[in-house]
Amino acid sequence: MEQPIAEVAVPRPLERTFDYRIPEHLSGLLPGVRVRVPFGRDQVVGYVLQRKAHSAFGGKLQPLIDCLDDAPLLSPAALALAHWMVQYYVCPLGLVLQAMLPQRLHPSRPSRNKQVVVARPLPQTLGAIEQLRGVAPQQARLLKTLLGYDNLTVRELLDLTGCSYGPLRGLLLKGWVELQSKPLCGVENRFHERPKALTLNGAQQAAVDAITAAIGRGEGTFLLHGVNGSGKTEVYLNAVRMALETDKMALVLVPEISLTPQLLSRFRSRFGQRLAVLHSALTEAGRAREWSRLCQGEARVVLGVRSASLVPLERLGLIVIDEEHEPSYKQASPEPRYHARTVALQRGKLEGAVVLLGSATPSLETFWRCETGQIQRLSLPERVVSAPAPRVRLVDMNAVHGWLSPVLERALADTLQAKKQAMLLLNRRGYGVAFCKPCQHTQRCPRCGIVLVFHLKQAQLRCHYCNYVSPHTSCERCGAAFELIGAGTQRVETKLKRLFPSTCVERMDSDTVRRGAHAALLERFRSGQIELLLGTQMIGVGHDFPGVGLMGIVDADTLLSVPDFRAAERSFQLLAQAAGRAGRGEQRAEVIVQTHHPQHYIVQHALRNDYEAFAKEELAFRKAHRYPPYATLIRVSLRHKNEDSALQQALKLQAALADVACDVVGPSKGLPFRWRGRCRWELLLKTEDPKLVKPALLERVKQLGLDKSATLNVDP
DNA sequence: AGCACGCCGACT
DNA sequence: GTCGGCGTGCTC
Repeated sequence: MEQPIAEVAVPRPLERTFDYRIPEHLSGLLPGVRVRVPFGRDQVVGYVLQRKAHSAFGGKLQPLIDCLDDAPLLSPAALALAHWMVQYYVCPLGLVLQAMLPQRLHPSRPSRNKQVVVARPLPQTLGAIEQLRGVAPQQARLLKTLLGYDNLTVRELLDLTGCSYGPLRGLLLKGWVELQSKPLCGVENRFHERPKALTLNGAQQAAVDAITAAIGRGEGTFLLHGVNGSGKTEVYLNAVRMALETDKMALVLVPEISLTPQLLSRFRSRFGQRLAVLHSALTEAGRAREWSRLCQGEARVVLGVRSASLVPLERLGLIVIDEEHEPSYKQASPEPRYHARTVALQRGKLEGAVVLLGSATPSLETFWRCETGQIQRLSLPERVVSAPAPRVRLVDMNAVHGWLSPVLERALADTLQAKKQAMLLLNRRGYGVAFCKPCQHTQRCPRCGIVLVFHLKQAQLRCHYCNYVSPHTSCERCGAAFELIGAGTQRVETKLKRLFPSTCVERMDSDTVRRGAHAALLERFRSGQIELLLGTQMIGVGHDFPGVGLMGIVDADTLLSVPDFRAAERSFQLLAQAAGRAGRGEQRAEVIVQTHHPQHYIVQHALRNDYEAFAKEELAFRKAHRYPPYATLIRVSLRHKNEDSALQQALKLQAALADVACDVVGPSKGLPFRWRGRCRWELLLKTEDPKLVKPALLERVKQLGLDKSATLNVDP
């Protein structure tokens, strides 16, 4: 064997790669395959980077154990992307490769038969819905939902409608629906919404034409700027089709699949078996099945969440990022930390793929790229569904006692009376904040210094940052009974249920929603079962709920006061999306924003829906303070069991960075300050020359022996 | 990251 | 006399 040695990256936070002897029976081993190798005392799955004739390693080489793949999973392009990520995000190659590839492959699981619910022929069913409306509303809703989808399992149907089995049994007994046993090869047949024929309007067609031309050239980056309901999805579908027609693959990223069942079903009905779906709720076997469909060339389109941005694909022609401004595209932990939008833009360059970003309220990074000519903007000005723009009202809370203004209360009553739905956005969970009137003391988390929030159900004070629970049930300083001030979702819920006793009020925040239940709750709201939905930003202000007559922002100030340089951007996005929501038919929707700062530029720009004015003003701020997109931020956390040691390490590193061309801000206490028994001190580096600063930083960290305690976080 | 080796305090 | 703390160093 001419090159009997394989260089392997292992999935450990290590810079170095390791050489292994290739045993005789694996002499055909190719770079890009996964191999099982001995590593220390255990075995790990590593990734073959290249073959070589000699190793620089002094010791005795171990042989690799076996090979997991017949063909390489990592193309040269995928390896190039991985190497770029290693440099850009300053993280180990093995961890990047681990994130790009599945942990398993070869599912070859026989498709099992599953019970699916089937509605009787359409005309009869439509009649039945009419018949049932009023007498059995739950049964009517079940039937209505069934009409929208193909191949729903019983579980899925009940989840979607929020019904129990009772109403379904009623329908079965009446013979309106029946259960059939069908082979469901997992995900690919599910949520198969019936296709509707659609023609493109002028702006949509112009966008598709521009993208098509770019796909032909093999380069181009676009922003599809259009409000909700302006038909972005139809442009995506057509752009993907054009990519397929030129024999290329397409990658479509969404913030969270479970929250966009309509988008998923439209892609399914358009691309059928050519679509692979990758999201975080998939089992390892399900993921392997989608992967093998991709490897075998059956699937040509990938619809997925953040992690799908890393999937290696041959002949990638188009990457779509829907709602590109969404923070869920950023992976904070575990390593590799990355931003799917940044990765996608780089992939576009490396692989000759067109990148299409879609949003109603683009991120400032994207807006800036448009301004500087790196991205071409395609606007979709009109709503496809014609509905009047909502009426927006601002309530100055300085003149109001309590958290609920008479204006909002009145509007809620009127909306519910008119049998329309209402949404309330409130960004604070829990009940309220513990304030002691006698000694003017507000209880704070001893670890994080953050104000503690009272939770009614457990009757305890909790830190929303680190989950610390306070042992105190009265003022920790003077022992007096504290007063609960401010409004959290629990308090607002209590009050609303008292004000509107006959209304179905639901609260949606991370305290009430267990993982994966978002979609079901939102579907119940969409179907009208819930009349008043109260929640934190997870209620998905951007989604289209046509039955909503009133959208209330209970406290715009809590959005603005978040200590993060992106807080203003996030606030604008939430307010603008709320103000941009459509009504139904001729009905005008209403938006009410309560704030103590009605003249704040974010509030003013959002309510006028003046994205450009907001973006320009905010960019000036970012430039003045050296924030992205003008500078790169690198946050360095130093963790140590001993608080003072962590601080000393931070100071030592700061001193060592004195000659590096960057601003070093801090050290400051990290949040949460204590995590797994370790304290965190942080440095914030601001630089216009990240290519120079990153290697220098890494070198100093190693020099000072801080590898174990330091974590680097490159933004974005 | 794991996991070993290795050198100093409280216990059968 | 041992058990066990976590500080340094290695994994081809």
